[in-house]
Amino acid sequence: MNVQFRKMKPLKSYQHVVDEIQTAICEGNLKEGETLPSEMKLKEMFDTSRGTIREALRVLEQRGLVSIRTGVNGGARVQGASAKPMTDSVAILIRQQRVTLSHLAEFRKMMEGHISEQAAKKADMGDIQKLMAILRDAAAHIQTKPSGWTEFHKMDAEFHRTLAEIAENPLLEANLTAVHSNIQIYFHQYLPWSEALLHDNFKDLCGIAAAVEQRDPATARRMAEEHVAKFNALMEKNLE
Amino acid sequence: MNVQFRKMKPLKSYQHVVDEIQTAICEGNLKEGETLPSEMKLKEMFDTSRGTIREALRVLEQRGLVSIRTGVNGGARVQGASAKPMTDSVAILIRQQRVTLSHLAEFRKMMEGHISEQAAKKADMGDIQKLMAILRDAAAHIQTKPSGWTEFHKMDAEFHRTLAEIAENPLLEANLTAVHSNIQIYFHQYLPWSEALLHDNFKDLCGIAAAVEQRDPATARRMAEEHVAKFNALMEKNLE
DNA sequence: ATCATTAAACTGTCCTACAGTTTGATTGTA
DNA sequence: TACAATCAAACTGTAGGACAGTTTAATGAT
Repeated sequence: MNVQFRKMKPLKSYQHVVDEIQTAICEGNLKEGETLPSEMKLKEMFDTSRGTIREALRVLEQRGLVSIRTGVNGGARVQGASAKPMTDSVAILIRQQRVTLSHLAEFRKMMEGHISEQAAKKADMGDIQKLMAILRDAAAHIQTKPSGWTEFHKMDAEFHRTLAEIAENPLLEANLTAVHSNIQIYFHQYLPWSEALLHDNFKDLCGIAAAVEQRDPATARRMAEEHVAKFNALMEKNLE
Repeated sequence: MNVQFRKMKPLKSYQHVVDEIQTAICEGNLKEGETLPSEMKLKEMFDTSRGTIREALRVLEQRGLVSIRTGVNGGARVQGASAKPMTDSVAILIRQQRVTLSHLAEFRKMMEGHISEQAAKKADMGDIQKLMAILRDAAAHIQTKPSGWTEFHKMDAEFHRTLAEIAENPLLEANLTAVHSNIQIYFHQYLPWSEALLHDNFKDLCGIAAAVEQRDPATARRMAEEHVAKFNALMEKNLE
């Protein structure tokens, strides 16, 4: 006996529907943006009941593979890459209090360091111009009025996401997005945002971008790690 | 206008049920292992239809918060921490061919390096004894007959998981589990397993354990990274 | 032309009924 | 008494029908 047999269990029919559609999406037979047939038609195609189809669609929706809209021309639209399921699972770990801010920050520091290092190794002219464009955009939103701050934070997130894109690892990109979305709540709650802090943040980004531009992986990593560590220390201080 | 208002959309009722139960689980009002009321009772408690309850349960099941069994005394049991949703989302990225073996390996190398480093900093006597016990167990399964190899691989995974546990970051632990489960298919398919390779693997683990025991974070990190890199190189070679 | 109205195509919810699955109790048998 | 087979009960899984709610696009009035 070198093999382990799996217990023979008749597949639940909604699971069959899930598998079938998920495969079609992953193989590319259903492309991003395309709309699946209506529940009525699917019900006939799979020869099941509408309830079964709906349970299957709920599962696919949870997995971020489709998004469902009501009304005419509504239905299940195929979604492209989505970090949603990952973001959700991290969120649950946090709500269960298994994962704390320190855990998030440690994980983020590790990733941002690695990403910046890789980006410094792989970035081409176009990539660097993208980064610079984001920085210019961000600079425009540093102002005394808090009304522009939200925009700045968006640019900040975009900068980090672009670095991950340059590092060319979608797995890192998805995880970074998940961590960012979840850490954001803490950002707004525990950081004493001011024009000065915005400037500080901006300067850090410029430093990382410069290191990437000069193809200096070690510096890029160090600066990214320090950036994350600095802001986390600030938060931990205000957390008490 | 400093705030962004969200569009007023009446919450779908299955979503309400999901939120309610998820909150109860996360707050600890529903404890691990506990069984939720039957669909009939839930239907009455929430004053909805059974279909709605079932859609909600499908969502909770997808999120790894409950597992559902049929038959008497069946129903939805509250699950403890589960890396399932994370494993699933990684699996989807792979099936969509957005994430390759190289991506997985890079991510794994980063994590294993970091984890071993942290473990070397944080391990106490008990932790080190745990590691040694696993290694002893693993050694017993290195044999010429391939029948014991499956056991060895289990021990190998357990060793890495324990390191993550020692590093005290559940987020890293969950991600490592997700990557491991997904990379395993490649392991069996593209690695030329033999007694010699098993020994090689085993020796790497011993090296990491020794570095952790001697509280040598730098060495622990280096050895873990080399270990992952070595086996990945082997796979990449056989992938062509 | 532009705006309000309406019809159509969908998803969301509720109901009822019955089939399939698992467990624990009950009954029959050595 | 022990133990196996049988059965009933408590569940989830599936089917089908009805109607309410939502969104888009065509239609019509001004």
